[in-house]
Amino acid sequence: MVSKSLYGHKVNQLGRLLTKRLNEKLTPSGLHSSQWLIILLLHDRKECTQVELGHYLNVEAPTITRTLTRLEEMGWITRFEGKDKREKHIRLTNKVDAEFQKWFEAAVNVEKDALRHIDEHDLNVFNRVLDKMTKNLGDTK
Amino acid sequence: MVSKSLYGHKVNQLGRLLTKRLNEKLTPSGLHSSQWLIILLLHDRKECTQVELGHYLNVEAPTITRTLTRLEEMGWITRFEGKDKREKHIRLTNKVDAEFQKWFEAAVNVEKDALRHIDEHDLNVFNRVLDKMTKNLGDTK
DNA sequence: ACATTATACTTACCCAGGTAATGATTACTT
DNA sequence: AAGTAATCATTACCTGGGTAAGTATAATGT
Repeated sequence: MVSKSLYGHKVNQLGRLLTKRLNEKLTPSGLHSSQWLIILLLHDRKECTQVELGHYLNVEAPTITRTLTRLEEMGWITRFEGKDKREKHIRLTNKVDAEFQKWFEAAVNVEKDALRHIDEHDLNVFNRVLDKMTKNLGDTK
Repeated sequence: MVSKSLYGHKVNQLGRLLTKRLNEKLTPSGLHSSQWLIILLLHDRKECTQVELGHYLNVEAPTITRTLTRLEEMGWITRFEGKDKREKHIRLTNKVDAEFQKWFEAAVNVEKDALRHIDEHDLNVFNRVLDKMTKNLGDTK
């Protein structure tokens, strides 16, 4: 049978489903799940460089650049230079404040929905395995 | 802290890492992980319609169409009509036979690598939670 | 001081997945 | 039998993630 292991497939499928559900709730505001992740991070950190974002999200630099460009065009973030002229510092705009809570609840609800009828012990194991597999594959950054 | 839950992020991250590692091994043959999944399925089923592929992989029709077009251009599959002229039937070409084993081993090795130092019980729980979350999010197709 | 190396970001170009709309064929209804 | 609805595949267009190559600035070595 094909279904003998295929963790890659199953994990990716769940991942797509999670972002799909989140997108359904965010797109009315013109936002996408990846953009939301960046906003969430910036809301916590107040200010970030692009390298920090990429490091945290485990995403390559070009992807960060593109997504930030879109977020900037939409007016959710600003980019400005620091004393190291190579790097760019990112901040949220005030415009975000009015929407943040709504987005946050949407994100929490998707996760709640996904976790229905799963007891805490199993979830802990799930998390542990998730982290271990990620480390095994050399999440070295 | 941001890291309070964010399963969507973590699951997607692991998924990307898995396909990244698989791609590294497949691209020398000009193959990508999603294309490989289709080949693996066709190897088992001998023949499929596009609807069946999409159903099994949980991927929308347009994505299937595009990926199959590429696989056809590369000569790994053939498409032909059945008696229902709406649907197209897919089969692997003989050209695949010479490469299949190599690809299969590459895929198995990536999974083996990911599963290092994870005991069977935890893995079972992981699988159960994975399936449950997928169902919770309405994998209705 | 100058040349070399490293870092941060960007650009161009892949493939993957999603939605919305269209065309063709088949299945249903009455 | 004719008209309507459902199904299958496709096209066009969006975002996301990846690699490879290029540019500008900073850090290092000699």
